[in-house]
Amino acid sequence: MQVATAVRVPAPARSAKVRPLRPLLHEVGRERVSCVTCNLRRICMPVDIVDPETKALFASLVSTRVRLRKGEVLFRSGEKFTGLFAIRTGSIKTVTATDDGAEQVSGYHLQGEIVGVEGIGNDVYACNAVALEDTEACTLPFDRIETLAHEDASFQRRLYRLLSSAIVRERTVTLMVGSMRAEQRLASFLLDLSNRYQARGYSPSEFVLRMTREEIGSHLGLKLETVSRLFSRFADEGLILVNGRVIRLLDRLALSQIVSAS
Amino acid sequence: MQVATAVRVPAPARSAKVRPLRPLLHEVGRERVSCVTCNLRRICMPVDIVDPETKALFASLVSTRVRLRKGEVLFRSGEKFTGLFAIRTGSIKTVTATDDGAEQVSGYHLQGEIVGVEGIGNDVYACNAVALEDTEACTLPFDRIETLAHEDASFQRRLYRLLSSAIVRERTVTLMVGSMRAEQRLASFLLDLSNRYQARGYSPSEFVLRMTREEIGSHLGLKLETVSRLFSRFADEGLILVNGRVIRLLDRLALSQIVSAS
DNA sequence: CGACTAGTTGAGGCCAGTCAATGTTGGTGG
DNA sequence: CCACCAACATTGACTGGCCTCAACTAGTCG
Repeated sequence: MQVATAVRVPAPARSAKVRPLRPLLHEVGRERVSCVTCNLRRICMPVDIVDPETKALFASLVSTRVRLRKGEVLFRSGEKFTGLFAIRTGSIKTVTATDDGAEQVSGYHLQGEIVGVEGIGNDVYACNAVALEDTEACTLPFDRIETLAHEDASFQRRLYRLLSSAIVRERTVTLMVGSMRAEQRLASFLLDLSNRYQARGYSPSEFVLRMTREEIGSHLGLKLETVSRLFSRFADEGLILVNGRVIRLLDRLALSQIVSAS
Repeated sequence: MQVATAVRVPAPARSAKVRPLRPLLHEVGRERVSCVTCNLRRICMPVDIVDPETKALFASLVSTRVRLRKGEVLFRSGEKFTGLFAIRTGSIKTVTATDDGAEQVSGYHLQGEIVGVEGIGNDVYACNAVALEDTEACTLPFDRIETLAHEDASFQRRLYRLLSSAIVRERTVTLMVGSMRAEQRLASFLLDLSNRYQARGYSPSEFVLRMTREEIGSHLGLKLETVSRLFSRFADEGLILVNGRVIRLLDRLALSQIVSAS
């Protein structure tokens, strides 16, 4: 209910000058920002940028960075599409709503991931993107993306891949929600997170969930009580350790067996 | 179970020369094929192609057409991505499978729609596309799409739109499957079909389902018995008329109220 | 005709939702 | 520092919607 509208008021002292259009976003001032030197490059924009020409192009891709506090909104559904955002630190949930008022957490995005892709062709964003913790994101203005894509074929490919991967990912979620039992969905969710943390160089067996039980449930098509019960049951069965939002996976094999069971 | 593997043997007399790589597909021989003169253009490729230069480009977009009989496969998951397909007549279901053997009908595509988009960035198709009836599809080889997109900005935009719309559509399905009750899902499915048929100039209130109850159920995350029961119940309540796969919507307002209920 | 597929309908069971009580945590102000 | 409150989380009891199993019908094809 209050998920999408939970825009906490930013600390007033933090930023003196408040922009009229995006009062909630704090631009990270003069800080030098470039994909070329970014250490998330291999996850975020895995294009070969040794070529000096490409390098020059890439240097102009990111204009500014934006800083969000927990609960603040990066973009809203229906807002004019201005570009993509790459998460540098922190994490973001995307919330999709229907006309009927139904609302669902459609995505949980970590460091190095790019959000906003569903807005590319339609001129408007199609979901709300909300910071789950203090988060920094690079802005990738769409005109620059277009230019770069037009001038560099490998980047163009990368952009296509970004979009089609999003389709495949959505489809996987649909399949999971549509054909799996609750325990399978949660196990699948945990293993997916584990893989993504591992790909980022973090421990695949211990991580902190940035979402509430209710948000996880919404994402998986379950109720919060069901999520809570399943965490407890997995813990009882020795598959995981649960300490609030800190999760340790003890038996990933067993979890994957649950996913593929019957 | 037999959904994806139900490749009926094509009539042997129909096509004398059998291609080695795609023995199941019948190319439509010398027939003149061009987007420029196609009467599905406004649905399929709504770009302005009055400009003579664009016209020339478009003339080269579609190379051949392919003819499928009911049950034949247009492309398979894992197969190398060669391009997109535009459905000229007939209809196609896309079936997505997980590693665990779980399988789900992920899409139901009508005349004028384009399938294969999820393969664009990944070099392989990510689902099986199966003809639900005798179907003709235009092949849009990816190299030509790339060329055209590079040379014509409005087509590039159209391509982005195609991809992002697919994301949004998938997300809608996820939301439906994840947060709606069975009757809401079926009502939503029927209304969606109604709208799409209307957009194609067909009756929005009477159409023929090309999928079995089981396939519909799979698409909506339900069992076939549930789908059947709901059809009967909607019919009892005077909302629809059911005669096998022929559906007539009697009260679309009531159906949309079911969708948005609670 | 027999075999098969698709669809309908009924009976019963189970998984997950609902409602409710209680515990835990983190932030705020006195 | 502690009391207090709100948000988050856990657990129990119960309900109900959908699944499962099963029987039966209708249509199709060889």
